[in-house]
Amino acid sequence: MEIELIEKQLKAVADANRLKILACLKKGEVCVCDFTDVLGISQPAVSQHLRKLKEAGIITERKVGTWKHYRIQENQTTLMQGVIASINEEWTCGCKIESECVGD
Amino acid sequence: MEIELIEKQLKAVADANRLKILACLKKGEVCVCDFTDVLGISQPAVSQHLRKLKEAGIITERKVGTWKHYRIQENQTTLMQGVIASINEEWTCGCKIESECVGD
DNA sequence: TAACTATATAATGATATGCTTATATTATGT
DNA sequence: ACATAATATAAGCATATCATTATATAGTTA
Repeated sequence: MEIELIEKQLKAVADANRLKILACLKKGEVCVCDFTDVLGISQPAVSQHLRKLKEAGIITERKVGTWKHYRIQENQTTLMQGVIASINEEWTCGCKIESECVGD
Repeated sequence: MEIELIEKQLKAVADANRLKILACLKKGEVCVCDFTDVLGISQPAVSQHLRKLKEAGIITERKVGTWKHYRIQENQTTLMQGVIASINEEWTCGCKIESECVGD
């Protein structure tokens, strides 16, 4: 595995808000608007975090009308599988889940 | 596991130079001076990287006369075990090993 | 003690990160 | 077409990160 990809993925997850986002996504699909309440940051800030996770290949998006539902990418790298396994679902602060995670 | 600790450990490893340091340390103990050649950065820069890894509980040091030998901490968190497993030993660029890794 | 070596710390500067507010884009409903 | 809603992008700012050079600390040796 390339050091550049590993570095990119690790940088993507090395942030408390993004770890909380992933904690939510472990439960299923979540739309952007649900994260703003949970994290206590603005909508653009959430959008930027999601982009960083998406560009690292950790999450994917799905369009549902005006909404976008994000979920954890299936076929994850071994590295990210390990990181995701270490994420505690209690960090979600009870974020609302839109639909069950397809990947699990 | 606490989100603060996970974040701290992930930040510590989310850097190409520190991943290369860990790649060296997978082989055994290495002293500070050996890293400066491999990484192509100054001695203080190496020292600061090692401190960050040490403060995250990922590596430990051992004094050998004027030298300090660093090695990967035994009894690692599951998270860091996974990260270290993903590190390719070829990233070391042939750094000199001072002694065999005790932990392995 | 003085000189030398290995490492750590301090100060500084350039770039990256993460937030904000403002604006653009895209889809829905009337 | 127009208003509304959800999300993305742009611009700006405060702070963090990672490098540098200069200096401090600690061990070794003459």
